[in-house]
Amino acid sequence: MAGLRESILRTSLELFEQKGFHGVTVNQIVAASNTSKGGFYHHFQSKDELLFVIHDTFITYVLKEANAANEIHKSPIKKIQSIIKAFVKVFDLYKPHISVFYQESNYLKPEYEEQIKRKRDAFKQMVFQVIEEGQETGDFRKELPMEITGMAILGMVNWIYKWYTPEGKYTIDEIADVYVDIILHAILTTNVVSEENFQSHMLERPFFTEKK
Amino acid sequence: MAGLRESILRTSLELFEQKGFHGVTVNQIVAASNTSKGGFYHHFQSKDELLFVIHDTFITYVLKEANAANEIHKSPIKKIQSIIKAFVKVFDLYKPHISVFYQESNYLKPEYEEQIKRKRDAFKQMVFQVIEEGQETGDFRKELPMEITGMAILGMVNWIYKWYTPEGKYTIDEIADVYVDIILHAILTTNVVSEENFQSHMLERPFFTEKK
DNA sequence: CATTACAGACCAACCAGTCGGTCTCTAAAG
DNA sequence: CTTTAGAGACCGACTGGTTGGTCTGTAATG
Repeated sequence: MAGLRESILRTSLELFEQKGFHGVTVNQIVAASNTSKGGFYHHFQSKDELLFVIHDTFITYVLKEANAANEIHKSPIKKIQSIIKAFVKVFDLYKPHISVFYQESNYLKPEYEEQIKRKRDAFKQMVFQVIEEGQETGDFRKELPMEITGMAILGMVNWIYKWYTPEGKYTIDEIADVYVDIILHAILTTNVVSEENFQSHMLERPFFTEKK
Repeated sequence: MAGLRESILRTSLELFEQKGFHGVTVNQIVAASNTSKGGFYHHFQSKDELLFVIHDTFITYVLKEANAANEIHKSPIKKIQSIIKAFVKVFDLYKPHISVFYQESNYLKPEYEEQIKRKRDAFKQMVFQVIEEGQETGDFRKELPMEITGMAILGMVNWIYKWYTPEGKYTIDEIADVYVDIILHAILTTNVVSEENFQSHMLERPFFTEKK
């Protein structure tokens, strides 16, 4: 038998994703995890703490990945490319977490909310930062307001949780490629991501273009 | 005194936006609306019906606007432009509705959910349709998978409810302009939305570009 | 034998929804 | 003009079921 704590986390995650945090009772969680109230409250202080743990594992992971992507590269183009790819791929791993995260974040108790908010803001600031850098180096179009552009990108990616399923028509890598392409087309000053630009910007070729 | 029904709708909307559907009790709604349980249940069958009404007024409006935008124009470029603009502007009018809509749509009772889903799908299909048209006419890049592109656009716009506030740095019209610009840059085959293209595609000039 | 891990009966609070009743306004009857 | 009848709007005490959380007991562990 695996650790009970992990088992509770897994099953509750499934339940929350299907029915929402308020649509699932502690008794249901306990039944689905083959344990008892005692078992549950031995590992978690409250139902709210459970919600927090789910939020936290996801956001911590995203922030870590983004930081890594950000540090590896120095060109803003490679940076944003790499962050977006990492970000999109997270949805393959953590889709249930993210669904719960965005649908129930209102209901976090203040003490938990603050911690989550800090990490989320850190991530957002990082994206903003990269956009600003790109505008300064001249790689990104200066006429686009940085905040709006940043939120557009974040929204586009975040929304994936509403529709992505591993059984869908496209793999997560294909989706990531398309998103990178869309965003780069939108913000690069070099308007054509043409054959030459694959070299010049060291862009990876997305799956949906053919080498001629 | 305005109608009690409207008054309940307005106050409950505010409360739901702040605390979420499950964070607000009928008694709180009743107190904030200066009425009583009796008053409430005279106008609404249940708390769930209230949620449905909120969802429905918003989605009905969006669908109507988008249909109008879609019918006025015949060029796919103008169509998508017009739909996006209308869509973005909705957030100025209905932000509380939309917040509740996206955070609590899990909790709609099946009989209500179906109605909402139908309208939402109709809207989505319309966006997909326009993208397909644009690809057929050669205005939009054929290499972009239609579904992914469509969801990217919808996500980008929908996410606005998370951050937009009328008191913010940019007006809703400015945001709409930037979004249209970003999307057109991303999907138009004509890669440069340059001076000539303003004429050729009859694009309106967004607020952040200067005539030279 | 002591600490940790879990079981499950139990409880107090809460909350959507009900129900009998009041008040007001209109309109027909006398 | 007055009285009566009825309908719609609204009130608020009450309830029945539900839910998160507690507490005492017990088995395993080391």
